[in-house]
Amino acid sequence: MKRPTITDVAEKAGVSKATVSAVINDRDTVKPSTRDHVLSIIKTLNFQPKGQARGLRGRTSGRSIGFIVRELDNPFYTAVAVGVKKYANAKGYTLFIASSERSHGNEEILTRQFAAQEVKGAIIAPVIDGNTEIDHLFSLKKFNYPFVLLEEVAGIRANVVSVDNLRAATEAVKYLIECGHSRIVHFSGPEFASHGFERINGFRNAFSESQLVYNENLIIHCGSHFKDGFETGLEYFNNILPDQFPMAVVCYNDVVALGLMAALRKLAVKVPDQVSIIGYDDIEFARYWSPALTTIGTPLEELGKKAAEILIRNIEAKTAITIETHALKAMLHIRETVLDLNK
Amino acid sequence: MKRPTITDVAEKAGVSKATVSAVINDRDTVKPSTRDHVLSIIKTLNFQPKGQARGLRGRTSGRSIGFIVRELDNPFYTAVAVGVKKYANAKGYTLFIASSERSHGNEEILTRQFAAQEVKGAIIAPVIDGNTEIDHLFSLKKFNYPFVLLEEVAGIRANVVSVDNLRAATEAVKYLIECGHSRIVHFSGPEFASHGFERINGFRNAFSESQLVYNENLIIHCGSHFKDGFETGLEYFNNILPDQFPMAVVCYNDVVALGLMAALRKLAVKVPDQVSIIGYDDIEFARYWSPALTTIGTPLEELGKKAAEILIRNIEAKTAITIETHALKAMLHIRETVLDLNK
DNA sequence: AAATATTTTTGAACCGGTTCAATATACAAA
DNA sequence: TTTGTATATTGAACCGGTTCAAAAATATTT
Repeated sequence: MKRPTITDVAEKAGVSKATVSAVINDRDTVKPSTRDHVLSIIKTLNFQPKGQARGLRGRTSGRSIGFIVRELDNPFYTAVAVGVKKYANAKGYTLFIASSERSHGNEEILTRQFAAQEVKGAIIAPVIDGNTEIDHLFSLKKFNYPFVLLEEVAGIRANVVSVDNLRAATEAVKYLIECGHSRIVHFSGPEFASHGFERINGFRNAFSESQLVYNENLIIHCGSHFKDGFETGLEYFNNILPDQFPMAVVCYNDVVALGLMAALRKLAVKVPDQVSIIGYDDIEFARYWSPALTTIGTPLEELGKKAAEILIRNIEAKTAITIETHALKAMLHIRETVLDLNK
Repeated sequence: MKRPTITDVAEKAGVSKATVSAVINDRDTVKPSTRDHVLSIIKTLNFQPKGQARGLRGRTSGRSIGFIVRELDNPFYTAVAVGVKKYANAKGYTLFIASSERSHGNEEILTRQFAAQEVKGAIIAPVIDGNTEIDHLFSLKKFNYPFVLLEEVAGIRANVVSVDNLRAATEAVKYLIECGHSRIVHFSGPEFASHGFERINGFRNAFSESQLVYNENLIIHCGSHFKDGFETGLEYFNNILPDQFPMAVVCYNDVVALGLMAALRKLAVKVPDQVSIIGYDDIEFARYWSPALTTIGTPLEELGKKAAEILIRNIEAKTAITIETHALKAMLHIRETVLDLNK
């Protein structure tokens, strides 16, 4: 038995479709007795008006935009989302968030669902791994569905708002060098994603611009969670040869940095006296931790705001408009986890 | 000038609607030359097929559910969302998250948007403050829109999945008493929301079941963020009279507890030697902090899973089914922030 | 009781797409 | 040239609601 329609209700109640519609929409032209009767039929039939058909005619359906994140429990995205939401709400749009959980398939389904509904446009943190799948993005372009990427995707020209990770990572390492550090390593994050990759490259960059010698062993493959920093840190510092003991660690993000610091505390290695540490993101915990974490602050809310701004400009444009690319600047927040050897 | 429709495209391209539709849907029955021509018209007209009409006929629109949280940047909700998502995905539903930002108005708009689209049902963390507004919830009930609340709302009978905060808070205090503590205070969270209120009540409860004397001054109004714990902690412990110095603090949640610990470290007050602390939620940081936080663990993922389970059961039910209420048990995780005076 | 005003209800067109049987066109074989 | 077949295109019905002018039912006035 299929889902009941307004016609079913009308027939069973012995009234016209128009009357049922009036009841549904709380029109006050309906006689109370008819109203109650129709309502009771609605209940027994378990009728549920189908939104799609409703929106077809009549009132402009509510304006909304979507945001596809890569994972739900990552504070990075929620911070960006806050920025998106603020801007969107100010412009009269509501925001729907969905997560691809790092799956191309999900990303495609979600973009399709957004596009198919009354969601007017989407901000996408694209899944990037070994095999690129960008058909769905092309398909969005084909039908002029407005979208903004939070990371460059090879092979597709689209609006992009991102952070200048390369420059930021380079500067972090330079700062360490200025402070007199020489044996510097990097606890790296996901290497396929461009932000992870850029940070590694920035790390390498700084070496080539200095007199330090780069070497693959200076990249320690870690991950992106607290646990990763903790466990990798424990293992790395437990097995490191005394003559290879690093003077400083640049971490993929703050959470990893905090995890690493927890591990070092357990190993009784003092920060910053024995090892200096730099994080990335400037999450709330970073400044309250003891010692307060020196970290590269990415303007997450700004990022979201900018993306929303471009998206909505595209949604409201009558004609096709030029594609925009923005790379926001990240800034080093100097706190207490880097030792200055010049002093 | 209004948004172009498929008819506009068809006319301008000199073909029928059916052909345009075929192009849109990548049907391989279209001659490449027509295809390209239509596509070019689509581009110049900036045509965007309207999903609502598409879903009306043909393929069943994708299954999805919604989750309305109270705030985006609260790890509590993202943890619950992870549980919701896992269950939903396993059942073939995608999840959309939206935030009411603690506004009744937004909550109403969002429920309406969910209901009006092809989102089959919603899990709602209801906004609860002084003035109750539940018209939209009634409206959902009226049209049999399936939904599950994450907190009891006075005046409405609906599916509810929540945590037994009262019992948990009571047990936390009892544990402190067993450990020999007597002067115990509570850093409280939002008092209108039932979970905040229940924790306060649980705190009070434990007193009445013991020989301790309850007193309004034992409740310190704090908040729910790290910053709140830090600042309230700083102020409170700075101004407290020596004879009123508490032996233990039960915090509204973990983040507040960590903030408080950061403040105490700054004041050189030792935890747990001078003050014992209990948190609430068991977030990831709790177990890695030093000292590791003793806290009441709420099964957040479980909570989400249970809510999703009930929701989907309701969505897939052919006829009206009974309303369910569940209160999940929270558990005390004993770590290092409570001093046992019996030892 | 008739005329008029008001409240309710309805029929039919409409929204913007999809679908598919039927038709038109192109292309190869007889 | 005619016939057969594969390929392209289309007309018209349809999806499940909304809308509104017009008709029907009630209520009020004269």
